[in-house]
Amino acid sequence: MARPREFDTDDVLEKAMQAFWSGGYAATSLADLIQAMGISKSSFYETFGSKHELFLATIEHYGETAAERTAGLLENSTWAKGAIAAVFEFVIDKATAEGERRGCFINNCAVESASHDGAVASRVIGCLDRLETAFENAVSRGQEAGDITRDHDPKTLARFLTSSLHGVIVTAKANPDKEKLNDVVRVVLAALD
Amino acid sequence: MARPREFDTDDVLEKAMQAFWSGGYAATSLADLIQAMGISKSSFYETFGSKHELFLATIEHYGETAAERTAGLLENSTWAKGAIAAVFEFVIDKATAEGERRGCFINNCAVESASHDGAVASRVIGCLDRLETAFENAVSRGQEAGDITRDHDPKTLARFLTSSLHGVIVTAKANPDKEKLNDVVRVVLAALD
DNA sequence: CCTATTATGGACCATTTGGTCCTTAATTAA
DNA sequence: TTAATTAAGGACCAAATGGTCCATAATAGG
Repeated sequence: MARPREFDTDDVLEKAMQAFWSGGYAATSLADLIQAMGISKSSFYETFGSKHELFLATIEHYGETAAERTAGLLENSTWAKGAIAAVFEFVIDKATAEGERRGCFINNCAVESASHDGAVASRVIGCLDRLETAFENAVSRGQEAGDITRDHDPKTLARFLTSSLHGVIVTAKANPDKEKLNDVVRVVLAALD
Repeated sequence: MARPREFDTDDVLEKAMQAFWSGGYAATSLADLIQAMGISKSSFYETFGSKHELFLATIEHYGETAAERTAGLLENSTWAKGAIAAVFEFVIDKATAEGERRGCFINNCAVESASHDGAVASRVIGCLDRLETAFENAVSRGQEAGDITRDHDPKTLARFLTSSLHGVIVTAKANPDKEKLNDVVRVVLAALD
């Protein structure tokens, strides 16, 4: 019935997210975005409306892909406590790897925008609640397996773990010192014993 | 010998820091800055050189004032463990108060700029190391008092506490839910027992 | 094949960006 | 009082900002 799009929406959304992830919202210009996405300005506005709407869409995209992947990892593991440890190890590995250290997209969004942009905040909260739920699920299974302390209930420990993950990510952004990060994670995981 | 300045450098530096604290580096324009600082553009460039140099100066200013104040609180306390708890309580109170929730200036700088701006990173690290040292000092005293576990050495626990503080701050930025934050801090402090 | 519909490229726009520069004002040592 | 020196106001600038618009290209249904 009409000319079809020459690009895949999810595909360019992923590229836009990568651009925001690297540069943050304010510092990523429209020129940066359309170059990263590989589409023209008119296609951009036609498809996404505005820079801000695109930003919101990338956060939702993150929730449907990366956040869901991590949550799945925690929920489908056979050894819950090992899966929790693996998530922290993964974060340390990425944070101390060569090249760009971009931290976590959601973490960046929370710090840069959540407090003065309600639309961002609600989407960020959505992603974080999903992660918290996955942690809670894993903690429950760990407690049943006798692996994880019953000194705190699963929700409390899940909140602690989500917060600790933020802590590790910010610590790594300031200073990607593996020794420091390992120290932190050692205490975090010991708190589960 | 010449016309004296009509403003106090530290005074306008403090105001500039507040502006960056509220808006972040990229999103705070020169117009925003000179308005907040109450000086003219020429005085601005004469005194601070550029937006970027001013930014670095505000981080150093933070280190000499706010960071030093918190460190002193930890180091001059009679009850080390209580002082540690008080720092976390203070952060939660500020994060859940009415009005602007700006988080921690150093935390914001770390997330927005540290990974792609070495000059920012080194100054941020300086502030964080100061805090870590203060925590380490407090932990040592707590261990001597029999208040704090000896399962981990003071440096390890200090790193854990510094990271946990980051975690609480980011968690609060995304969602200033006091219940959640209290859960997190309860586990953090329990890890010291 | 043609027409209705949608995608694309790129010209265009007002505003804002960080930054320079020159003139004028204020101050103090001589 | 004057000369030297520095502060401040604000005009000015090129470049970049987010965003609009229109002419053209491509496609599918009739």
